[in-house]
Amino acid sequence: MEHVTIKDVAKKLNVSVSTVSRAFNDKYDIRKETKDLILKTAKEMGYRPNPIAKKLLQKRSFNIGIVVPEFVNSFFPEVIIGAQEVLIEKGYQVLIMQSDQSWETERKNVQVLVDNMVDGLIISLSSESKNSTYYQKLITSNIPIVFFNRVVEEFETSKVLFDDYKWALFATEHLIIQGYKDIVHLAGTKNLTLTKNRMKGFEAAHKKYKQPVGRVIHCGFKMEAGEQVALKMIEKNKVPRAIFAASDATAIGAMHVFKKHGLSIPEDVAIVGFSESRLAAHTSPPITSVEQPTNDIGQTAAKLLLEQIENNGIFVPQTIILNGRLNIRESSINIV
Amino acid sequence: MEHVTIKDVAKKLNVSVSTVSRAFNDKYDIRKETKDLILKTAKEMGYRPNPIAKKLLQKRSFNIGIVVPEFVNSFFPEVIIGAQEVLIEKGYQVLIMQSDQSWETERKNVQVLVDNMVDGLIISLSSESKNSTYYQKLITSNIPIVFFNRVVEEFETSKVLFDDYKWALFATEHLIIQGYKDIVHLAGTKNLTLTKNRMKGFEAAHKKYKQPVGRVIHCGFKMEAGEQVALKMIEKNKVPRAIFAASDATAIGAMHVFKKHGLSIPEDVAIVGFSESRLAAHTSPPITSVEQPTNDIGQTAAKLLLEQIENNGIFVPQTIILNGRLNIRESSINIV
DNA sequence: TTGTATGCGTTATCAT
DNA sequence: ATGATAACGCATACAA
Repeated sequence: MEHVTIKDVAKKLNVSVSTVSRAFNDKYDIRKETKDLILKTAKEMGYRPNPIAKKLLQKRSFNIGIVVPEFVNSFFPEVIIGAQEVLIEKGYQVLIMQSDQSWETERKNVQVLVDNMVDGLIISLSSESKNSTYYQKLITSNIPIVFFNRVVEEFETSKVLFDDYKWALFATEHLIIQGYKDIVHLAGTKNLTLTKNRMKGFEAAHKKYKQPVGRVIHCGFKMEAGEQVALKMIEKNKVPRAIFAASDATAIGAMHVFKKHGLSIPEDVAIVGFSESRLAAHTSPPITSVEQPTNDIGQTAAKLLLEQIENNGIFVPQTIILNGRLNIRESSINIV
Repeated sequence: MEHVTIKDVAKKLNVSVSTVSRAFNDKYDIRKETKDLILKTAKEMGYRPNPIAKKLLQKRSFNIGIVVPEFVNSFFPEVIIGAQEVLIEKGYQVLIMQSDQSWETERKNVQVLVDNMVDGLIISLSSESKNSTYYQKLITSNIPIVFFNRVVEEFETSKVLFDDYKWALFATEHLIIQGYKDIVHLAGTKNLTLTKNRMKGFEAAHKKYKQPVGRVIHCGFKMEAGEQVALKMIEKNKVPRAIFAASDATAIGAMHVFKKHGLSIPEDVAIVGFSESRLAAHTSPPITSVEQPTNDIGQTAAKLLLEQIENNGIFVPQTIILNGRLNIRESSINIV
């Protein structure tokens, strides 16, 4: 029951292994009839070229590795699907690994993929600081990498980004225009650039309208965190008039707790979320939220990567910033 | 900038490649000093044994492949994380692929993993019928596979399952006991065994209490489907007193539409979901839902797989059925 | 304890 | 158009 190899096929047909190999690789001269015969009997015998051997020889696998910090929320899965769409189209297969938010795991994951000789990598970082010398080495060793979402500015690679500053500004502006004064920002994990940019946007909106800048509370991206923060606000009797959350999950969590304690959305607390987890539209009331083009992020990252792979070394690192959308829904509309 | 190989290290130290190899593989006799020296300089030179070459030789990769039909909902990601926990512990790395609900993609995915010489596979099927001869071949060729969640009974492999019948029965029973009469079941994708089992449980509960069996509507697992069904019910003025949905997503979708049209949950329509998407507890009102032990499913599948891998061929296929829980929340409690 | 030589399954170069 | 053979990087049986 062992694997059928090129030799078995060659022996069976009394030809050399090179002939069989040629039958499977169009680029060489081979008589049509022999080729057909070989292909036919190879199929009968259940022969499939062993990609491991091929990799060893050619250092090329037609596999692409994607590494993400987590995938319990739908953001990363959606990006991955986008990437997969263009990669599969071009004959590449996609190997996915998730780092469980840990930079040690992330590093191991990346190394496994490199060891497996993927032709390129698409990565969103678990931590922007911890692996950076490791990545620097990888980048100078010329393996194609495209970063997205969570990146390190300094890396000389292509990147796909979202304008967190702009959209945080828009989202906050929307709340201000609706007439809300006491706005609190539930910010994401502290050391991420995207968190800082969303905070800056939050701030800028206030300044634009000459308002005192609202409080910022760091609570990460999890639903439970949103719940805890809301609970604390209620206990301390410090419930703000409006909340701009850095993720839909925290927004939903907070909203849930507020409602449980008898507060109405948006009559008592207005809420705006971020990242559009496909859920925002389905809560009650539906939550206003910044939508990121997840699928497009994946597709763009994949295209940039393929460009680099195909131009084999000669390429200019590009940073593409994609556009989003503010979906305005009931949770933030000032009915008064 | 090319890869450092065993030869480079050997040359540098004026030893043979086999000595270097031995230094990296404990099982052979080698003088402690030479070993230490080799390991040290190898590290300095940035040498890492090439796993591709190793695979070619040993047909063993310490990689495990996991293939799931989708991962936008949190069910499969949570299972994967569970599996990963035990696999990484044992020194295995996990390669993930998602089939996008398509059996063609699934087949390609599995083949890529097999080609990459994974030591074993953990699979949840996209379709229970389409690839079955393919899998039969794979199974008889002795590659360790564990199926979970969506399986084919006949396959002679280990399986990890959930007792869908039992828990659908419990969930329906709960609604009946609460006094609800006109109960509709939003069933999942038609050709899946788990769908059939949940339907049977739904039926059995009615029979147990000598009630006429409620309607069954097939609508898959997506939130949008739940919304559409609910909308149709409202339009046709056929809104039931209670709904037992085969997924939390459809339950949430339906609930959202009902509420939008002025119906109260559970006063007008009671709702019970299935699969506990970590969301059920955070909607308003929170949704009663059958919780599957996702993490445990993953862990168990991984353990069964490792058992089989380590016992190299000699093993008895086991089917493990894990227990769930019915989380009763506001959406189904009869307040009257 | 260490070195030599072979093979894992391919592709590519050089003959024929 | 086809065959022989050398690599790819490594582990191991055998020799020294």
